[in-house]
Amino acid sequence: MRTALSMQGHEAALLRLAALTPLAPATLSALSAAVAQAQPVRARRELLSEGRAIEAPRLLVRGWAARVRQLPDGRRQFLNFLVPGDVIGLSDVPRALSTATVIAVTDVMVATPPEASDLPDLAVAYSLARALDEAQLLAQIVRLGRLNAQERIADLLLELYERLTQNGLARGNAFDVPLTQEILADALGLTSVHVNRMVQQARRDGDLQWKGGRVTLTDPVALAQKIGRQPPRVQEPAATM
Amino acid sequence: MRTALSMQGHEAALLRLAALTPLAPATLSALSAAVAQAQPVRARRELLSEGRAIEAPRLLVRGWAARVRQLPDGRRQFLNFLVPGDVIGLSDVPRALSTATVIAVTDVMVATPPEASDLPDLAVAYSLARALDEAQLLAQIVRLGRLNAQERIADLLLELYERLTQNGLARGNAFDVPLTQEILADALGLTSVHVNRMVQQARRDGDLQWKGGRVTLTDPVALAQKIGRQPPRVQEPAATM
DNA sequence: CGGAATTTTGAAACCTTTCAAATTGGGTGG
DNA sequence: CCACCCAATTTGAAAGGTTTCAAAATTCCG
Repeated sequence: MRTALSMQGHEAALLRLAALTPLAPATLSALSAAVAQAQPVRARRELLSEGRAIEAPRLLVRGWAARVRQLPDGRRQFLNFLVPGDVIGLSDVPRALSTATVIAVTDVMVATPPEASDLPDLAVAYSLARALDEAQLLAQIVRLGRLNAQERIADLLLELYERLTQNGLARGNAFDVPLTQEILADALGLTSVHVNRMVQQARRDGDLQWKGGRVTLTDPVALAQKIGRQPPRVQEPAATM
Repeated sequence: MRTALSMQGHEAALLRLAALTPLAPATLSALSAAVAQAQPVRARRELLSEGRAIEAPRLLVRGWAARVRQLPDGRRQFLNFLVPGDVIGLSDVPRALSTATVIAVTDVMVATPPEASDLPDLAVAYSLARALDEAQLLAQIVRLGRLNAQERIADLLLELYERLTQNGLARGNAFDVPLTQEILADALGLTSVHVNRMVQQARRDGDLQWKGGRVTLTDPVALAQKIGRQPPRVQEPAATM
């Protein structure tokens, strides 16, 4: 019998997938079984390598990961961050190659999720996960292309806040963000120096607190309004008969 | 009987899809039949609206389109460009909503492509199309996040060159680019003024010619090398035998 | 041919980067 | 529990790339 603590750590991934679409008991138990087999991977290790074959999808159970691309001259760009409940390497292409490297940002736990072939509800969940992932990529493009430094930071934090809230990893308006300002800079197309200055300004503006890897948004709704952010919607709610 | 000219216009889309994966004669004729029914849509019209339901996928047969997002304050960001052979609104999410607006950049012809359910090869083609589309989004993120203005322009033009070459719309190193510098700016996260200056510089550097909507790359290979570009690969080549 | 859209030019302002160096924070060993 | 070290954050000043605001020149199209 697992402890309450380890249960909680694993719950996030299940919570997230179940939030996407209603899951049958059989599906949930298949997922639980998979999650129970999760393996640890150290921070900085690669979970997937750009240009290499994608073996099987992995479910991120605990910790943070990220998709990254490295340029020949050393510049790097984080494409998006992955949090518990996110699935890595979902692809229906035969002999698919990874189009980006996925690295563990923190120590993580990853599991091999069940095949969706016999679980229609899980297939839907995977579809939705992919669609949301794509929507987040579009949001990232807009961030980099049309938002200034302050807006980029606020917008990304809001996205993370929304995602972590969904899987129960935010408490109130606070959540852990295990990212250095340098990683943040490489995600936001800025330098770490400038990220630092802009985070300080956000603090001065009273928009947030950020200490020891934990962020508290003063007023997420007001902040979203301030920068004109709207959360992604990929599916019409089911008709209520 | 169609004229050679109109044939050529329609061939691009078929050529592109067939380039993704080998297509059976039955699939090709289903596609041809669909393409023959293509409907015209005027430039600037929306083919898909952000937040609205996706009815059915559309195959872009002729002309250019683009995915766009508009910010509340009027700023806009082009997410990617669509050329003949690209499929719009591929999604396996039930009751899917569009996550971006798709507009016709030029006058276009769009068709309703065949369902993939009975044509396994077409299903593979669609998968590959989606995977390539995603790879292009990742490339766009890197462009905006880590390339400077000159590199962004060169990189995007190279991507378009590669794509148009694939479907037979490039002749030699030249191809039509029906984009104003303002649209280009909104795709590259720049201002049209700066795009203008940087295009002029690229001309002075001898990297390209650009007159009347037609671009000629002096030396695509050298240019790709110069900016460290590598084309996306989403699939391992099939084993020989 | 005329008018609108697009491209081009100039100068100044602005946001972000660069380059160092100082400071703080967290983790480890004594 | 303190000393020490490395990573991460913070600060300053100057340089740089990009934007802004106008206005002129050019091209496109009916």
